[in-house]
Amino acid sequence: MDKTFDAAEAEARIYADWETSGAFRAGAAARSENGAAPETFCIVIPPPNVTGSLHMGHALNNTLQDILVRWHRMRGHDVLWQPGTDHAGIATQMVVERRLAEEGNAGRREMGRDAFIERVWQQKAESEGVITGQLKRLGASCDWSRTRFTMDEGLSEAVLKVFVALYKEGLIYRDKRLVNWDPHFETAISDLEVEQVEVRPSKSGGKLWRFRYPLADGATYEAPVAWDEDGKPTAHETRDYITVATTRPETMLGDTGVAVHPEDARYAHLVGKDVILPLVNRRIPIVADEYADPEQGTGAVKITPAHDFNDFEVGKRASLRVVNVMTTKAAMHLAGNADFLEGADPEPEAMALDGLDRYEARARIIALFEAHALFDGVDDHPHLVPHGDRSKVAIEPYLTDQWFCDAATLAGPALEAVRDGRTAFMPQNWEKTYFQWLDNIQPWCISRQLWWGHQVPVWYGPDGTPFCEHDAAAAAAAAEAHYGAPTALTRDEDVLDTWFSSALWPFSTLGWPAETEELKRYYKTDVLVTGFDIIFFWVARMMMMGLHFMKDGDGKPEVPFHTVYVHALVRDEQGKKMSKSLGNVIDPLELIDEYGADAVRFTLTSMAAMGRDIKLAVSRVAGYRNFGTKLWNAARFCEMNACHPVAGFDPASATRPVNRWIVGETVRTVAAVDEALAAYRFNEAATALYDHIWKTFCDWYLELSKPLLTGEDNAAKAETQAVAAWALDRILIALHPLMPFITEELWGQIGANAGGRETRLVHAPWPALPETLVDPASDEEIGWTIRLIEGIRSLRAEMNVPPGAQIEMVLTGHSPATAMRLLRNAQLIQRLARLSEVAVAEQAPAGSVTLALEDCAVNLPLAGVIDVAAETARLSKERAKLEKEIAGLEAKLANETFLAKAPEAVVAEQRERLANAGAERGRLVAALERLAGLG
RNA sequence: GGGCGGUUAGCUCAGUUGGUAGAGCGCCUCGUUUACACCGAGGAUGUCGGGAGUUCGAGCCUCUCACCGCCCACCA
Repeated sequence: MDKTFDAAEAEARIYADWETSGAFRAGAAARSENGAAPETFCIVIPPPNVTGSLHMGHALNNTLQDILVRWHRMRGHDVLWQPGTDHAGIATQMVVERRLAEEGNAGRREMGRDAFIERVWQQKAESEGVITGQLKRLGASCDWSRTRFTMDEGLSEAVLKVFVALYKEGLIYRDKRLVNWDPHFETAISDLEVEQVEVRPSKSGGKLWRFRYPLADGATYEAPVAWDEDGKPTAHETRDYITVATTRPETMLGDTGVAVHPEDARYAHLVGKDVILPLVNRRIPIVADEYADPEQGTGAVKITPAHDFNDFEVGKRASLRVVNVMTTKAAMHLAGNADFLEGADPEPEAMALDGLDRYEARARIIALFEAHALFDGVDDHPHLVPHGDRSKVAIEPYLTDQWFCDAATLAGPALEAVRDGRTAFMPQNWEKTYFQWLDNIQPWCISRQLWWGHQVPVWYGPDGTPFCEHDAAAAAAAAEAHYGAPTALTRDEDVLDTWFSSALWPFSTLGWPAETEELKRYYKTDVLVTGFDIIFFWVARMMMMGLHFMKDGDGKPEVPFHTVYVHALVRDEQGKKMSKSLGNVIDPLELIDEYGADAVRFTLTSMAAMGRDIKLAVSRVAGYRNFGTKLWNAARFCEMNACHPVAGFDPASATRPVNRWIVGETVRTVAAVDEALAAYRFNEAATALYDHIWKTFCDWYLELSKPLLTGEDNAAKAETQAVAAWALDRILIALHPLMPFITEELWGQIGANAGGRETRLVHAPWPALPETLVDPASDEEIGWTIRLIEGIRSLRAEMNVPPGAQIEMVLTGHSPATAMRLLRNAQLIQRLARLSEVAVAEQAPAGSVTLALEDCAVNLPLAGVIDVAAETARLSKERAKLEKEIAGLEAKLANETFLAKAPEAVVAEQRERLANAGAERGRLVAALERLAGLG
């Protein structure tokens, strides 16, 4: 064997072997018990963007899925890990448009829809192998033969079916209402795709401007201008205007009213009067509406129903006109805008704003108010402004026709299913987040004015009558029935929100709407593994769609998965979110190149404690690469000592305490891994394996076994070889889900030395180890031996005994059982503690240093070597520590309420501890007395 | 304005029904004993954010304060 594992070489080779042998195929290695069908286990992958590349979030997400999948596969379950990619409407269209621009090609508008879509498909074909290739480098054991794409034929069919069905049920409808409009991509987006960004005061924003709107018909009123201590006005002035405050001056062109609070005494008398909108010369009413907050701004708020969600509602209540003054690019649209011009007599300087970008128009309008002496002042006013999550530009509330899904209706069963536990979140606190969102869910805007996506299956007749059907022919037939004659139809140009198709993923990938064998077998799926950032986008919507369209054997709605495991976000070492702009992105592929996929996986796994962010430190990856090397060398040691797997070896047959002990430790570790994985406590599985392999197996078992492996006793040697090989095999199996490559490689190499293996490790049966293999007597004996060796080593170091020096050890104060224990393991102890001789005696030799170890004293005769003063100091320190502990324990045991109320076991434990501490103190005192005699 | 989470060794973090505070990295001292220097042996390091409460007993439960982070929400 080589001295280290060459990850770069081996990973590619091993992965290729798994793939070509069909190791990941659905149902591969499934074993049935007692003739029953094997248990199934299915995970659908969160489909990465087809043009995306692997980032740390993917690495974590897919590592965890792979661990579960490999674990279940080895347990003999019928496993399907369903892979695929997402067409990612906006993101992909963005990528292609950017690429077109870079290449100096015509933009999409110039190309036309068909040519552009053709180009996107081409891009898809070019880049889809990238992300899947990267998942393979990570070791993901998906059934790649079943790879799906959200826009492939089958999934498109599912989208059509769902859309038409929901439309016909009235759960999808078209509506003209204010939506979040992204002026960059010129499309509507959903509420979820909007993120609030704080705008700080600057020249162009983050301010509150006050404008005076003149009252119509020469009306005036007395406004207070000074107040006394009680807030009563003491002076007034006559005004012929009302002052409004706004953060968005440019929208004033679309104002159709001014609102004041009905109980606001300052303005109550103005309700019902009109103002003349400056620059536009439109007469608009002052209305009373509770939305107007007397505390906010001037208490009078301008109402622009076409460009503000609140104003839209106010306008509806007060029957105000809706005047849209912007283009789809958020530039001013005034000339030829009938809505704008109706009832208006705009100043030429207002019309000059036509075609200007909204921010440019804002600056010009502020200047115009100043010029007209209608400017009332400005204050800094940091506030949140909605931005498109992809485009990063401020979104514009915009009045358009869009398709909506009645999410509130679909949410009911989705809420119920989590409330009654048919689907559970891990960790559970995410359920609260899920409830909160679904309880307040708004209609879901599902149409996008993009080209890349599933086109809405709706055709319109000449009079605008919609026909929602599976295809053009069906729509034509419906139209003919409707009109009584064949009629030309035009198809709706919109495409659907990407998440609409993702919502169907758990059943569309299994073949739905066809009633496939896979659908029957694997739906509902088992666990969904995902980050919390897409609980709303994706998880909630899969719940809604799954429950609406899928039924169980009794015809009841069926959830798409019984468990949602929500993992953390991967952040950088300082806890910042990784982002390109911060430049703190750690590329998982670079880490894999440097340290190997196993190390990256193990790092993420060991940090994946539930409910916490992962701050990734690269030093940890190096540490776990070292862990792999450690395991590699342990295997090399076994090979060098001819520890080959013995067919049919029964671990219960081991007789030597050391061997019986490691068998027990192995049982415990596998049980711990099982328990941890069953509870999704991935980090605990990692810790259990790390400690067992490094500390227990390498540091102690292999060291303790050396005397046996090199000794004269052939029976003991053979047994140790067999046990070591057995224990190492269990290690490879149990570690495989976490570190698949190095374990598979070792499995193969070790197998080759022993005449081959029955299966690859990826299909090796997971151990079922009975608790009875744990032997408490051996545990206790080896535990004691280890503590003894540690104690002696510690003493040697403190006494500055040269590492190479072989010294004697004399045990005193021991029980007969302890003496036997010492003699049985004398060889091991001598070697590991570097002793020339071990003995038992009635009395400690003169000039000994002493270690109080449980029921005995360990004496190292170091006369002439030891520094009496130093040793006295050491023992005194030990004694002081003990005194403190004893005092604490005595106080506790003297406390009657403690004795009365604490459980008996706890009290007994305290008593035993006190007894031990007392005995230990006795031995220390004796040792100190001997030293005093020496000095 | 609602909701969630965090504060434990220099750093990054574990700590699952309350019962002697842990790991890795880093640091210090030793060490080429034929698996491993990507190593081995030994060592130092914490009023578990502050305060109060419940309890025989609190890192863990309750309340409160402080600071940090995230999510949701229509305040001009």
